[in-house]
Amino acid sequence: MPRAATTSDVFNAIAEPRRRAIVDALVDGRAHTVGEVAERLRIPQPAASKHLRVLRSVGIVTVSRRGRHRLYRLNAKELKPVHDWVKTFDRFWTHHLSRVKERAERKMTAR
Amino acid sequence: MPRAATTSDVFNAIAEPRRRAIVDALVDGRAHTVGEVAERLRIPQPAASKHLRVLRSVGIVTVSRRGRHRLYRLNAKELKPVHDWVKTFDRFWTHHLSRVKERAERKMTAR
DNA sequence: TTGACATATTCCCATATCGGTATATATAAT
DNA sequence: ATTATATATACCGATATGGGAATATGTCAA
Repeated sequence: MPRAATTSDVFNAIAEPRRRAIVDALVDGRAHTVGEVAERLRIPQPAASKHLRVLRSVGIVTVSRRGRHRLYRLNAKELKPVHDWVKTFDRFWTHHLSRVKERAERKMTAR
Repeated sequence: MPRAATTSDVFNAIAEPRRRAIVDALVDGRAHTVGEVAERLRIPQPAASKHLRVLRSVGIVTVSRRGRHRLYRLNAKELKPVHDWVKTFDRFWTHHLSRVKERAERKMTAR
């Protein structure tokens, strides 16, 4: 069986580079139309719609209507699980720990 | 065309839950055999081998041989790009939101 | 050498995924 | 009402994916 659906798993949803680009494009916190996103990423409108749909299905973006436009907004809180997971490894590239502390941490996580 | 290959993109490699579980299992920094990983995740040996191969191809794990065993070790540095990317959004949940923004967000997610 | 053990690889199958194109839906404008 | 605009959806084709089962490879032990 394939992996968990992109439409239900945040990690999977952001595995697609264009979707990360969309998230990046929405980081200003403002609402953006599908057309704006499509133009910004230089992808056809249906592609933008589809990617936005995936992001919406996992809650990373929210939609509202205004006239014939759909306004998409970033809902970055949904990325927290990703942050939480990857943060458990940041000590591997952060060198602020003394050697003693390092060993202690290793011991702790070794359980 | 499908998304970028799991074997070349870190985001994609960790989009698979079992592979994240493997990474979690290796966080103690010690070397683990394929058999240990397979047993820990309760998956067949070939599955463990295959997932480890993917993780290896993107550099998240490294291998060494000892006797008839292969020792896999976490190389967590390769997760830094993920951390760096998602960190650009952490202000959305670590910063205290103003009351106005909070209301706005509640409204949006209430839809 | 033979046999046991550890791991990797191959083959097959079912399915999800993405891009493209065409079309449907909805709303605004004339 | 008709037309233009904005977005979503449906369909299709090519391909990657992950699981299972069988097998290959490699290494140690007797």
